[in-house]
Amino acid sequence: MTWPLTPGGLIRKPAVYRDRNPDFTGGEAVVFTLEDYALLSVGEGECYLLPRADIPDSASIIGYHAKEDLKKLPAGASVEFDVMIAAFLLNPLLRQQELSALAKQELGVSMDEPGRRDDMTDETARLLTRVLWGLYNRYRQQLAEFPRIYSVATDIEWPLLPVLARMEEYGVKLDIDYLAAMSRDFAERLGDLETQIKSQAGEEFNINSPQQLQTVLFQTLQLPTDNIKRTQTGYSTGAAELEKLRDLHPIIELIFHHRELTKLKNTYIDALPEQVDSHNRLHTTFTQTVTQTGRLSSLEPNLQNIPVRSEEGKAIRRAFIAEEGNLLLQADYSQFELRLAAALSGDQSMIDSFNSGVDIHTQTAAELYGVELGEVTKQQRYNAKTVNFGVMYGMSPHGLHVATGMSREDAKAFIDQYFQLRSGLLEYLDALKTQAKEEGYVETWFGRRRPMPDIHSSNFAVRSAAERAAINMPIQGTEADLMKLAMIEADKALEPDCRQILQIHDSILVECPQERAEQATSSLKSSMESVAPQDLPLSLEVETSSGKHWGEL
DNA sequence: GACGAGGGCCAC
DNA sequence: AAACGTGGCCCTCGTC
Ligand SMILES: Nc1nc2c(ncn2[C@H]2C[C@H](O)[C@@H](COP(=O)(O)OP(=O)(O)OP(=O)(O)O)O2)c(=O)[nH]1
Ligand SMILES: [Mn+2]
Ligand SMILES: [Mn+2]
Repeated sequence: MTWPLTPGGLIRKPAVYRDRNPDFTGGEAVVFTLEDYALLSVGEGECYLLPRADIPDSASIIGYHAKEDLKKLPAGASVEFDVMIAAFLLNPLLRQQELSALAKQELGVSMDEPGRRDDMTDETARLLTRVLWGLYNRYRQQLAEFPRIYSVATDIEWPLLPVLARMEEYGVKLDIDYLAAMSRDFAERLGDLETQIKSQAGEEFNINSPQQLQTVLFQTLQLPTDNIKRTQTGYSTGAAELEKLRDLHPIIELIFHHRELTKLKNTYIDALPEQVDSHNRLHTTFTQTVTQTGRLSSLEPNLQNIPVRSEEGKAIRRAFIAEEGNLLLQADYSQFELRLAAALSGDQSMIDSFNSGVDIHTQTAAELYGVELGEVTKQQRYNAKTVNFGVMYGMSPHGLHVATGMSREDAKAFIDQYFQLRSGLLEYLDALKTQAKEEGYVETWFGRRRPMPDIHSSNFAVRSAAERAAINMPIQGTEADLMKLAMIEADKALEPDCRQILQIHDSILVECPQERAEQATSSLKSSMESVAPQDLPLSLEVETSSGKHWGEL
């Protein structure tokens, strides 16, 4: 039996060997790991089923979802080619990235039970061998037509795989006793809030149900609905709408507080301890094939959205601790996307600001709140961040009004002035829209692409959203590329027993022995600053901090 | 009990 | 008339 796996020809039925090992001491090979053994295929004509440990650590994997293979194979293995990531880089719009879906689409081969990694019959082994070699050959050819995308794969994504695999395995330690105490405290305060809210409402209802809350606010309490945004189900009870009612009824303040506490308790305080291992460590999964810009995402649990901006929320970060004798280090790029926007656009005003040491977030905050630069609070700088990025990426005067509370007129004037002051930035963003329209895609500094089909939509709202996405991607995506390179560098540079444990888009969290903290901080910072392309008109700056727990960083 | 949609909100 | 972008997770509610 032969199956047509490549357009060019047919591939022989591979032989399956179970009781002997191949003459393989390292190099490239198709690998597919199972629970306690692995499929190894050095050439397309044959494959071996052997104990995982028999795969040499100098193996360079050609596989699907190779990060999982790396976790199961001897340390030292690397990745030659990952067909899942290749497929994603070639087409990030792909909804289905399962091996079976790729096999169907690219090779016309149907794999019955997608994702099943147990029960390896000879037939399954042959199928996997054919499909993996087939996809490898297909995607290698396709990537060869787009050398810049190929280089993103070989220089960024594949070297990152072993780094991510180790980060996920190592995990981060959680102080579950601290969170348990916090949970009791929150439960008590929530009880009080519920009592007060229901007494204000004069009736029993579920505060967590936007539908019921809406009835209480706009029917029972007769609060005015002018200016309140409609949803499919009626009136919105989102924060922006409640804000308009804040002065009209004391229940609003209570609802805000209740929302904040339930959010923190349900999403973090109670949920995280349920997910620790026997050493009280949390292990996230970092995805490389989800975001349309090239950022990582983190899931189960998401450790990239741990609260920090509110004091109440930041207390949760104190639960992320270093092991006895260790310290946590954090390094975060300063004003990262603003710097990248300046560099990519060549806007002279922004470049001058950075080269003279201005902190644009702080500057915007001082302007927004009418205070001196030295008097800007953390909270004010956070708000300024939202304003700076919001305006850069297309926020409307109305949106700025909602975000800041300034009048629509002031908001419009602010936006006009923002771009008047930064005309080079405006031209660059405009050129990105043109590029998206003419080429159908936009790309990062390193050549990572995002197709933009909606840029041609006849629907104004859809088209406008695509334009805003198009101006964001090259900047956010370049941030993502640089961060990944920094992680690869840091992995090489960090001292023994110093481990990266989390990546949070433009920052890296490291756990290391106390006595190596200073050295490691310096290595981490240089790694991150070193990835800047050579001829940048400004430098990348990195802020570092260290402590026994995340809350003090 | 699982699933998806909707509303909402945490982070960068 | 409406207009920051990128994510993931929570709850409710209806359905299967
Ligand atoms: N579009 C958009 N991007 C954001 C927003 N918040 C953060 N980002 C992006 C741009 C930032 O440069 C990047 C990293 O976030 P940070 O919180 O570290 O902010 P940034 O580096 O700008 O300032 P920093 O000097 O670190 O305080 O994430 C936002 O509200 N909208
Ligand atoms: Mn930053
Ligand atoms: Mn950051």
